Amino acid sequence: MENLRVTVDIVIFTVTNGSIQVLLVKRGVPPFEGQYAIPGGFIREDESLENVALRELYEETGVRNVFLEQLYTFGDPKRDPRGRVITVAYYALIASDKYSLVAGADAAEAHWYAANDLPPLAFDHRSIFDYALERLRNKLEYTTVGFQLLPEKFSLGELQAVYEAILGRRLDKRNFRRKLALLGILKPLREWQRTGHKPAQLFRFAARHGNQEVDFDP
Amino acid sequence: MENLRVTVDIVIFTVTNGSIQVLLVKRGVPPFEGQYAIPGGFIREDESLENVALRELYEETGVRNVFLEQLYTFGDPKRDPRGRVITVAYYALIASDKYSLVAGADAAEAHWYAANDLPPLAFDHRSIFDYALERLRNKLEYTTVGFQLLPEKFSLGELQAVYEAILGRRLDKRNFRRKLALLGILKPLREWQRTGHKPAQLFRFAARHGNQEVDFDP
DNA sequence: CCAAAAGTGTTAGGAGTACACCCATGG
DNA sequence: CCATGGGTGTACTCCTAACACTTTTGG
Repeated sequence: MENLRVTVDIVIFTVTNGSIQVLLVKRGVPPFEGQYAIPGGFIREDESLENVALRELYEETGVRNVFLEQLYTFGDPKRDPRGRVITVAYYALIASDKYSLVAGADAAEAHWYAANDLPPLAFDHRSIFDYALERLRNKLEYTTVGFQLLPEKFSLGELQAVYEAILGRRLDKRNFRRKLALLGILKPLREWQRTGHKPAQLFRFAARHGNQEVDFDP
Repeated sequence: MENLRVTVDIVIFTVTNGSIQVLLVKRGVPPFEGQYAIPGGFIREDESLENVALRELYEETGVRNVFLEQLYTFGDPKRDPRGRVITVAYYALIASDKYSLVAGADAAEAHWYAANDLPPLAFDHRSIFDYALERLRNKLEYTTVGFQLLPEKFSLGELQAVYEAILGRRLDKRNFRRKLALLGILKPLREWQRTGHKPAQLFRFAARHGNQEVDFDP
């Protein structure tokens, strides 16, 4: 087929101060000029889809080695007014201490926006975002992706805050901690965090079998 | 990017005689001439991805209105020796009483093969199949997709056989039935199946809210 | 009468949920 | 001394899993 293009778009999540945030760029050209969009780019010859996502991610945030997973492919013929553009959507999780937004990378400024109060998005990016958040919520329940959003050393309170931010509801502290203890994936450190109150013990994530990174990659 | 093409491939499952089967076509042209492959086709202008899948499905099996779900997009630059071909993979479930293979549709014969004894597959189709089966197994546990593989009226024994065929292990009859009763999604009929042994009562699937068809479709 | 599948309850263990108080620190 | 988050145990419910015998039919 002629006139067919393929892009890779990425929903990039982080959690700061108990609030889940998404990286958006302001479009500088039509269509949807001036509106916000999920970062993305066209694929290059001989570049894998995941690589496009990693490249975009690096260009926007300067971050490598993050959790990245393919989400869904959006191919409605009318999703882009310029013509037939299929997008393979990914989502990524980056730890709050790792990113540093790269200014002017794509001639577009990238900024974080609270996921529960997003501005209107270009194209079908709202659908993509909604699906990404849904997927993240589901994955949180039966995998350990949540740890990808934390620094290497963290307190149980910080961990719980990440879960609560993503799920959008409060969790019971005792039940949360018991479940973690049962999973046996936390390594307690001989370090304590001084925060102005009772110091919190720090932990490190210690997965049994390396299933915390890319989930499926044929 | 030039020279980029997008195909839609479909893993089509059915269950017959307690055995899960996949539809394969024998390739008549290089590359991989003479080898087996998952059915698929190039997308047309102004045709949604799902529509391509539905069209292929209809051409191969003469079936419409089946369960169809997008699986994953495979985009490795070397997956097709002819050039850059990205494939959006779908999987479909069709009831054992519905299909009738259409002969010579694509100048290629389509036949069913037992999923646990597939011949070598062309391209990366083995990966696609593996992922489809994994997804189907997972979905079986927390959705009602299994009913898509049965005729409208079925016995509990037939239903259990479908589950066992997909999961690849035996299930406990009493636990299986209790769980179904608890779900409350089966409508018992005043009909019994005569099979040479004690007759089995027939049931009909009666979902509460129509979530048994397409799972996500933005 | 025999082979084959249908049908049917109970018990034990594990996971999830609800719930309240004392502790250690910085200011 | 007080405000703030850290840290801890118990009881109930529900789901899961293990497990065996009787019934009905066709041949």
